[in-house]
Amino acid sequence: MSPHDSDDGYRPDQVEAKWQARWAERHTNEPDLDRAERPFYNLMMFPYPSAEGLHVGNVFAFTGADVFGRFQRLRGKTVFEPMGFDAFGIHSENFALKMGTHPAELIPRNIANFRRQLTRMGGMFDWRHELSTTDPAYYKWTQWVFLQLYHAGKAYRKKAAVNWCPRDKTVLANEQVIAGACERCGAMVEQRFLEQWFFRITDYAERLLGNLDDPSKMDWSASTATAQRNWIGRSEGAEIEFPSDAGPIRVFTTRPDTLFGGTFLVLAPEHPLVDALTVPPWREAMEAYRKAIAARDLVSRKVGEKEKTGVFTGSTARNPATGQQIPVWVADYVLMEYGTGAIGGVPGHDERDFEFATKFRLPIVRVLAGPGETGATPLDGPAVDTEGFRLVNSGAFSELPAALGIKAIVAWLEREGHGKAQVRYRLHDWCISRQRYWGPPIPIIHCDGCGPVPVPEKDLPVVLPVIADFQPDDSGISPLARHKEWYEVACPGCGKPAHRETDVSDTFLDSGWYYLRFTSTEFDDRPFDDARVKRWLPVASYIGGNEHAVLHLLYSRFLTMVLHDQGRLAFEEPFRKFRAHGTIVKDGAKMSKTRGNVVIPDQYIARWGADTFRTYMMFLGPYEEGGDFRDEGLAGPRRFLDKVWELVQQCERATLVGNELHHAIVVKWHQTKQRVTEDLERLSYNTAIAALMELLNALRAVNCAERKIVKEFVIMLSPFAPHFAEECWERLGSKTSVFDAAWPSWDPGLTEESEMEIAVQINGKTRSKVRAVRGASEPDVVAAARRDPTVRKFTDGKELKKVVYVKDRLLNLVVG
RNA sequence: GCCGGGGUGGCGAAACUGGCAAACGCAAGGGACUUAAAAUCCCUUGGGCUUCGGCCCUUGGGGGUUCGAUUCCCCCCCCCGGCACCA
Repeated sequence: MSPHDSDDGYRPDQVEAKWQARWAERHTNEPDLDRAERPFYNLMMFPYPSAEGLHVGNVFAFTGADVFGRFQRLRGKTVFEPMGFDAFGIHSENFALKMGTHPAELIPRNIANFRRQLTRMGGMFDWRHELSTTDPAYYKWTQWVFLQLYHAGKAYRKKAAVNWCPRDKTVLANEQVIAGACERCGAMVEQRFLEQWFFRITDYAERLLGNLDDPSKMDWSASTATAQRNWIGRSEGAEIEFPSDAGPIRVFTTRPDTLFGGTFLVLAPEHPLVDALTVPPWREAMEAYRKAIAARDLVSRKVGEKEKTGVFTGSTARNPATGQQIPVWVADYVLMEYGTGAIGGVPGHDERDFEFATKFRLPIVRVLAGPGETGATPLDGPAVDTEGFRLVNSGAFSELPAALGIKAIVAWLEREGHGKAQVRYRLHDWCISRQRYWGPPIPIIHCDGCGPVPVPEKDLPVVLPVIADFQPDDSGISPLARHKEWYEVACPGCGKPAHRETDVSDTFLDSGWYYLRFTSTEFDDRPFDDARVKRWLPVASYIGGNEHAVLHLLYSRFLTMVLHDQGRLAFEEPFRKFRAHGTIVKDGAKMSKTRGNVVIPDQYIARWGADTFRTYMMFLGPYEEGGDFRDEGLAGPRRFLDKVWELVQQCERATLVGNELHHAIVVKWHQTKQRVTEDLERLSYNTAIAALMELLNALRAVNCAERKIVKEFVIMLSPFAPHFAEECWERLGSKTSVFDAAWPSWDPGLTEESEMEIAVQINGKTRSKVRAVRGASEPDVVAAARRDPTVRKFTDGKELKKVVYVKDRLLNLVVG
């Protein structure tokens, strides 16, 4: 008979149902938010409640975060672990359209399913503070956040070239365009000119960047911080003016040292000076070129063939350094959205300019030379990698090392009024307008007399009407505009007929502040309660995927900074600690429906139980790297739990546990406590579980079921297998939750054996081992080694040249 | 092209600041128990030699530093993720 089937065998389904019910009854996971003395806000990225239900990626992420939260709780913190749903957005809306069901009907169903699954996996969630971004009680405050930005002058409207997804029929943020395609649906993104709402995130570029290097504010996964740094894309350089007949042409460059090599200028096709600069013989060609570029979608412009194209304007501008008149061209390799939309062509030292100059037969001048080269050395290609180079053919600046040349030329430009040092960012302002239905309406009313007027706060929320006809169209106007009873409204300023803003806001605005709301869900008169926020924020630990490194995680930081600057928040960084978890693959391959290798958590939990599933997920690889999910692997953790169960039973039965403990067991026990604690602190879950397995194996080997050890074992296991641990804990005689127990401490004096085995190497190769008391001195160990027959075989008759001794570990005898 | 993260047994992996490579688990093989199977328990398991004492090789490849390198340095190859004409 299997121990699974025997009466006292471990029955995950029963145990898990019992403890989930009991946690709910006892309010085990509901901390007192107003009185917690050692608050620990344990946050994980709230999911989008898809119809498919919880994905393994979610379960992996949440389990890892939950393990950490439970560990903190056992260490005496009051842990707040909220959960909510990011339910607005295009993905929900598209799915609803596909199913022919209204999202308002679909979402609650999906949320109920998610809540069930999240409870089933044993998360320590405080459901009293559940939120959904689609709830008017929530998005009322999302709209309020918009208004705060508006009042702070950080929200503005402009007609701009935007990324238009022809399939989703909406504008996308730059962050949502992946290699020229829509992040959601994969359709090629087009360029459109629309009136859009933007947030001035670029005003915060320097702070967003600077705080990344401030450990007092942020302790983030290095990969995430790097991704943000690259995304913000700070470049130091200079803005230089090139006088022309149409006025000065401003150019941004990171390489002012190459100014003397600037033999032409290139403007982006959208540059405002193009018309003024283009003279008759070239007008027709220019018009055709600009039209062709405008018609082209951003994809082929950005990622298509990189063959250079361009048209001459017929005009020239003066290079302020050389005094020469140089031709002004227009080419699409210059982007209007970066820098000034115009560049100085330096073909000698820039690959793209070289290519362009070669194609259009423009002069190529060398202005930098390496050691041993003269300015006369011909170039066979652009000299781009110019470290250790010096300026040549650069008038008074010739012979200066390149780095000094930058400073000298910038100083000269500033002195002569030709330009100035400047810092530019790749980061663009955040476009938050979406011409869709399923989102919070932007709380603005457009009045012919007053212009855009913010909806008064007392009138929030601007409720999203439930309409049957929410299909988007090609007009670039939200479906809401088709609903007059909602659209037409009196102007809050003058009272005359006006109309509502019909765009809804980006979902990333919903998720940009949810961590503030969790603490205060019961208040309907304020977005977040000051006392609560003061106690619980910034977030102590945030765990999530790196796919949000530049989206959610950047926007959240920005919004927090704005609210901080308004005096509404004491901190400017919302997430003190952030860790990115890895990704799970199945049988060595990325999971996908077409491949048919998608892991459905419900099925595994039904078969193995949540505790085994959790333990396996945390064991299968390093948490921050992810790992390979294999069905065969679950057997290991399950056998492990079965053996712990037996151990607990053995402990229950034992009326007399008086056997003295092996010293080796005591050492192993203390070592394990240290290892598990340290491993959990750094999210090294797989090795923490391995350490517990080792201790279990050691106990079984000597048939030891010492009560004190078993109890501490159960505590250390509880973050991974919470229901199982509760059951064991109860059977070991406790009336309270294992999560109210104290995390075990270890005696540093007992984490090492009193006698050590020391590896003896001869010339770096391990040849033997000797035993010595802990902390033995070098001469003692050398003496012991020299008595060892194997060692003597290698050393006898040879001269001992050197001795390397690593205390308690290794002795290396170098002989020759 | 640039920026991250990787490459270690049949497989997932471990090795913290340079110090006994392969812990822990899976799978496989052998044995015990059983009428039998499952479950469980015990043993073996990086490769190659072996006179059974041991010996040699092995962390993607090549070089280097060091008494000693999976770990540090240089060059190269491959895989995964992100960015991509950003001046």
